[in-house]
Amino acid sequence: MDHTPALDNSSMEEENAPLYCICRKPDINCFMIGCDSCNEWFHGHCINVTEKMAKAIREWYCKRCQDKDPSLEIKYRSKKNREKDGEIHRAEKRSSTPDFKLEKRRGSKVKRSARMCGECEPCRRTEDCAQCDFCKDMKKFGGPNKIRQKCRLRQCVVRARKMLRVRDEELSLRERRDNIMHRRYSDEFDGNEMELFQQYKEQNLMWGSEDEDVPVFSPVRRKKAIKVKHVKRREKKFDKKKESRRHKQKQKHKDRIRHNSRVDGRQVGDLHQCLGPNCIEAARPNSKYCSEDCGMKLAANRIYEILPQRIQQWQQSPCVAEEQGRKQLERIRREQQAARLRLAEMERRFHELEGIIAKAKQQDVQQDEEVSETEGEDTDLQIFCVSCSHPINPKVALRHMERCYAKYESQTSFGSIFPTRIEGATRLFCDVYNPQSKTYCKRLQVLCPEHSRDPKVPVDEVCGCPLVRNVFEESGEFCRVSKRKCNKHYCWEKLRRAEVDLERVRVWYKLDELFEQERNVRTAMTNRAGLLALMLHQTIQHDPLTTDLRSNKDR
DNA sequence: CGTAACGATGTG
DNA sequence: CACATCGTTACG
Repeated sequence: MDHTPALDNSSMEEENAPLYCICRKPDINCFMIGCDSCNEWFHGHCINVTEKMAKAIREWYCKRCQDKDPSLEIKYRSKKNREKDGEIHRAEKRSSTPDFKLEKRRGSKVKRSARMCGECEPCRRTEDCAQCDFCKDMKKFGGPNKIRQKCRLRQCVVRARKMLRVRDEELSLRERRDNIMHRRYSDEFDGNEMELFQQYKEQNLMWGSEDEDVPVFSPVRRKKAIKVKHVKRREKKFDKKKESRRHKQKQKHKDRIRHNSRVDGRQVGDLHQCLGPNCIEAARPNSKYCSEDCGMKLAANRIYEILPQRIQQWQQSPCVAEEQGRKQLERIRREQQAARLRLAEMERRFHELEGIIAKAKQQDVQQDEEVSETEGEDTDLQIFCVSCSHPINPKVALRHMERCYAKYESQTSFGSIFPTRIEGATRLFCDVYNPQSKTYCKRLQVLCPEHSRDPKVPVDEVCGCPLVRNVFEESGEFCRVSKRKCNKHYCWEKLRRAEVDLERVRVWYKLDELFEQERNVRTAMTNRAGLLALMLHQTIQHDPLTTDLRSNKDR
């Protein structure tokens, strides 16, 4: 472990790296060109071919092959194509490893790219699973197309980003196996990881790797992995930020290893002294202490040491939050008071309304002239029902719309899994239990068409709606048309009750909200400056001479 | 650090 | 041109 990883790496390369070119030297991350006959690779500078020149070359043959077979001719791209083919170049450059060219010549059907090795099962797969999150995102599976990623089952096990690969437990097992076989091409193994791996191999110690699979590398494989990366990155601008980040990671890895090695080297990893006060025993395995007792003793000491000082610090300045809390509580109490008053008022109106309704029922039906009065008006006005949109006679519009609405409304459910529990409140929510959805109906009881039907009106019942002058002033008189015939005040009791009940519900909500607020404020106040809080935080009086401006302003 | 989102780019 | 999917970025 004493020699540096860099040295390690290069020395190893010299011994095992594959040799190329006429010079029989390894790839030194310079531009290289491959012979389209023998597939051997050549350093550009050894054969005087620059990268720029190579761009114009379509087929290239080395000297030896050309000598052997004089019919082999280096072929160039036409000038016209060269401009157009810019992208083709890039694609070729990216994948111009010896392997890729071989692959191409063999006519492999599966394409290879930066994110596809072309060999693994996912790469060969052509159908989307339609099950994974990525498939579900696709338009063809009715998704919103927001994620836009390939099917999880089609994510290359070697080159796809790890986060995109299949998550399923069973498949991940298979993935791990595949990974071991194919990891060789991964561009995620750059030089740094390489040297770490080398160290790992030599030391046979494992660091906390992000991936638990152990890649099987031969030096040759590694060489290829680097080359892929090199060629790919060449056209990119040098990214300082990334570079420095990678450097940091490298440093971190190194540190970790140094640490590990030290611990392992001395074989003291599991033999600590107990941290308990004055204790000279050895700590239990996976613990800092020899016993529970020692741990508690140390904790108690810590509290005795720190707490008094913290309390003193805390008391040095007035607590603004405490003051604000008190004000909030006052406000909440005021609002609660107001809400209770309002509730009482609503209950009063509730009873008042029932009284009015009862009184109205006692009225007699006035048979004759009312009918003729209403007939005269509204002749050619046409109205459409808001629910069914059918044209309806204005005279019966109210009645129709009320019934039509009830018809549709009764077809849907509106509930919660909790029954209503409001103490002392009568007739608020419907609360009929629906065993199918296991919910309690949360419509107002008076207007839930799903669970209650309007009662059948007896022939002799009077409408009884209180009549008004100028919309609001009650005249003290009641509509005395037969309830069955009155189109003007259809279901007036129901609507008036609903009006009152709705307001009552609102007040209850308000009270509930205020109660919640009060509880929150109180918890905050009781927890403030508790033992845990004092131990975890401290209040620093930065300048003790300056008075606290906030508390002054508040007072 | 993982995830969601989305512009960019490749492909048929 | 539509679609597939990749790379980057903001965000929590």
